[in-house]
Amino acid sequence: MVNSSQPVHRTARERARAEITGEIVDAARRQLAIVGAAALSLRAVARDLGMVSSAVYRYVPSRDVLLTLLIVDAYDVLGAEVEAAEAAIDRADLLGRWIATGTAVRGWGLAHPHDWALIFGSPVPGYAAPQDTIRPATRVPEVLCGIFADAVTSGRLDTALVGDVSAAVGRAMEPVRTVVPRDRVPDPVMAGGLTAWAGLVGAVSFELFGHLHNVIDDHETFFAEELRRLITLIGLR
Amino acid sequence: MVNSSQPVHRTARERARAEITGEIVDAARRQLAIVGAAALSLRAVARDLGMVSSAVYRYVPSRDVLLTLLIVDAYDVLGAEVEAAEAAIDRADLLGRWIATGTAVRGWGLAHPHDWALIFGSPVPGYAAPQDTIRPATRVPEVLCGIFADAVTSGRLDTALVGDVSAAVGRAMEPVRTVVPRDRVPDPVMAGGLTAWAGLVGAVSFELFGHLHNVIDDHETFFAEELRRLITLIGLR
DNA sequence: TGTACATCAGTGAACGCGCGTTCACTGATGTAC
DNA sequence: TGTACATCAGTGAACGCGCGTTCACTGATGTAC
Repeated sequence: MVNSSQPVHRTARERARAEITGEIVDAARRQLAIVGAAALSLRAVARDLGMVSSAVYRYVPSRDVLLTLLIVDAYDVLGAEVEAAEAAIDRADLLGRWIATGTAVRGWGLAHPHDWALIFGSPVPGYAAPQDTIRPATRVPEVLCGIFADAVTSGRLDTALVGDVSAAVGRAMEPVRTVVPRDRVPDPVMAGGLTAWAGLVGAVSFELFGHLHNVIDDHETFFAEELRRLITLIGLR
Repeated sequence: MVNSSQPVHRTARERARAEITGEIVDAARRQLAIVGAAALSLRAVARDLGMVSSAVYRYVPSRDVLLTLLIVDAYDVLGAEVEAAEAAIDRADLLGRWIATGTAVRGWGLAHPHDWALIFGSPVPGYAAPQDTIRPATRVPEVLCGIFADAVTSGRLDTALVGDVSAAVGRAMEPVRTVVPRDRVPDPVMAGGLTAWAGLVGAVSFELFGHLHNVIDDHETFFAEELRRLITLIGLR
């Protein structure tokens, strides 16, 4: 459990309730790490806590809600780690901030492969992500946009490296503009940045899902180089 | 079923056997498209074919083997489509060949999202991919290496765009060198090509797994541009 | 501070379900002579 | 070509399992007066 932004609980009952809900989520994460999201079961979680399976329903109304809690939790842990890693770098060191971000993303993925699969892998069959999931999911992209925006104002982007973007592509990115306006991250940088972000996730997924077997052995070295290559997509070297 | 390279079957029994095995795989693919890999069940496949569940065991010794058949089949269909799309382009049109490849990859993914999830998404829990899976998995990368190799010999790669690659990264790619030697695809192109391939898969996964919700609406336009951007990673424009 | 009642946590049994896999069996199809 | 036997496909019942969820219940904890 990560949400330290919750209000302090007054009564003992409310405190106990929050604590046990937290224990349930923790146990569910342990389960997740063993069997994966598709096989995650309420009964196994209950067993893990020494509860009877029906007792869990006092805290979590259904398996789907438990999955949602796990997803939100995963996004929040990832987001917090990435934010911390990126914040530790000198603001002027744009490349360093990107590398710190990417490295933190991969580090979290390696440490929690099932959480990674949960949020970046195949959707869990029969599960539809509710609204609660959206905000935590934007934490890492938000960090990236901060870097991109600073890169733009720094004037250090090699625009010749990137080239311009057609009007149609500009229009295709309309939805994201309600969150990140054009004057913060202009079209060509946004386009390149999205591709870099997809490339970053793709690279880590390749590694975690076994697609680099018999291809790469020293993943860490290769990934570091990959990060440098990917960020040229926004014109940063 | 795709393997047209199988020998012609002599006896009627052998023919029937092959045919029914094919029907089982087809039914399994239909199931896959509905419920996803994790929930795929032998019993549902049998039901779909009007067989009794135990009869399936005459043809497929276990659920895991059925999954393997599906994976191999998916890789083969994808590989065949991509090979055909790429082969239709003028050999000298390197950018066109890359775009045809990428577009075919995405097209297949859109048409078969569960097959996509099966091979590029989260590993199926409790399932370990056997050897049979390896060769079909290399068909698309093999097409890409063909493009990369031709790009190198064409002399049209902008090496300044890519830069060199450290000795450590060269060493990290040692495993793949047993398949694609350095004089066919040199280190910097191989490194950039792998990142482009990861980026391509990442981009399609983003789209299919819902990570572009509220970000991009015209996926086709955006993806086309993304392909052009990604291939600059090997120095091609 | 003490009692009466309401709220809530946790129990244990049960429902109905679907799963993978095994097994003894029956007929039908092939093969050897 | 015709018979005797071996092989194989498909049946139906069963095993043991785990799942999500509901429900009536018991005690313990909180609240109002």
